[in-house]
Amino acid sequence: MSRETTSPALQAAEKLCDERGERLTPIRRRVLELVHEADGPVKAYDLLETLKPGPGSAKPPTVYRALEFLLGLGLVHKVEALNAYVGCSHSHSCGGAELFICSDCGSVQECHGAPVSTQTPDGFIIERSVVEHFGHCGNCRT
Amino acid sequence: MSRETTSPALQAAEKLCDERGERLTPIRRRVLELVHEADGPVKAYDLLETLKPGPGSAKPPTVYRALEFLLGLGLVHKVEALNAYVGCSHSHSCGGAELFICSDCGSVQECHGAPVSTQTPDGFIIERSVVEHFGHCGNCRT
DNA sequence: TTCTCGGGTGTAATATTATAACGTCGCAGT
DNA sequence: ACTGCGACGTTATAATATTACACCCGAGAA
Ligand SMILES: [Zn+2]
Ligand SMILES: [Zn+2]
Ligand SMILES: [Zn+2]
Ligand SMILES: [Zn+2]
Repeated sequence: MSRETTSPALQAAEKLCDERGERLTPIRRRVLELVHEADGPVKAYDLLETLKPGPGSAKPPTVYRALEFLLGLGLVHKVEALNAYVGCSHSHSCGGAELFICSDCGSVQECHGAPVSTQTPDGFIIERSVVEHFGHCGNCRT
Repeated sequence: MSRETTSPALQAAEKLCDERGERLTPIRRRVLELVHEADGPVKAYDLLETLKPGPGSAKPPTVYRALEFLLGLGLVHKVEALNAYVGCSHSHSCGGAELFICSDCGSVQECHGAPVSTQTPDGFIIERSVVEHFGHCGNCRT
């Protein structure tokens, strides 16, 4: 029984889908696994490659649809500045994360509940924030 | 003499290039103008369309090179989440802006000197931050 | 049972965004 | 004149993402 256990991320996803009446189909589950297994932000077309050792299936819409679903549930975040995707590192559904991406090792750390903006323009109502910090993580200091 | 004057943005660009020993060539100037004239974030390929009423010139690298130059000088910002570009609304070179983009009217407001992150992970050194807020501006409130 | 309806998926095509590679031109310094 | 370099022109292609339409299957209604 070397790899029988489901990862915490998968378990959380199951639970969340249950609560919301959504279906964590095999494709969606597989994409979620792949995103979490990656050691950094992962590109849609890399997922696609990994996903298709069967000749018939896995065209772009397949993976984009799965990603869209997972993004909607907050199980995955998109790194806008990289056109890449990371698994949410929180066990619960997380709305809008602040990401710290190491340019050296590619690791991503995630915070939330971030009090991001001090000087919101007068009358502006924020609906969604993209906050991505690029730099060097603690491990990659020279 | 209806439109003889150079815009403040252009004047600032001239000055900045002077200081840095860079050349604000006609193409670069034109792209900067177009980005500033637009009433919101503008796409590279829209610039390209606007730029080529002459049959020969204006291929993608032309506009991307100009944008890269202008981004480097801080005269233009990229809206990562839209793959689009906005003119910097500050007269000086501005390193890293916080953008507020109205989803209704497309207007962009810019702040900087932003004390963005409260909970930087231990040891993480931030080099560049992307901060983009989407929502509804004061004018677009119902 | 049979029908129908909707969500999820398969598939082909295409749209959009961005870069690589290489050649040319003109100018500054020698 | 020769050289080097930065900006640009040109072609091609890579990388990212969406549209459109057909199919299947399972839940519930008839
Ligand atoms: Zn998260
Ligand atoms: Zn690192
Ligand atoms: Zn600015
Ligand atoms: Zn507005």
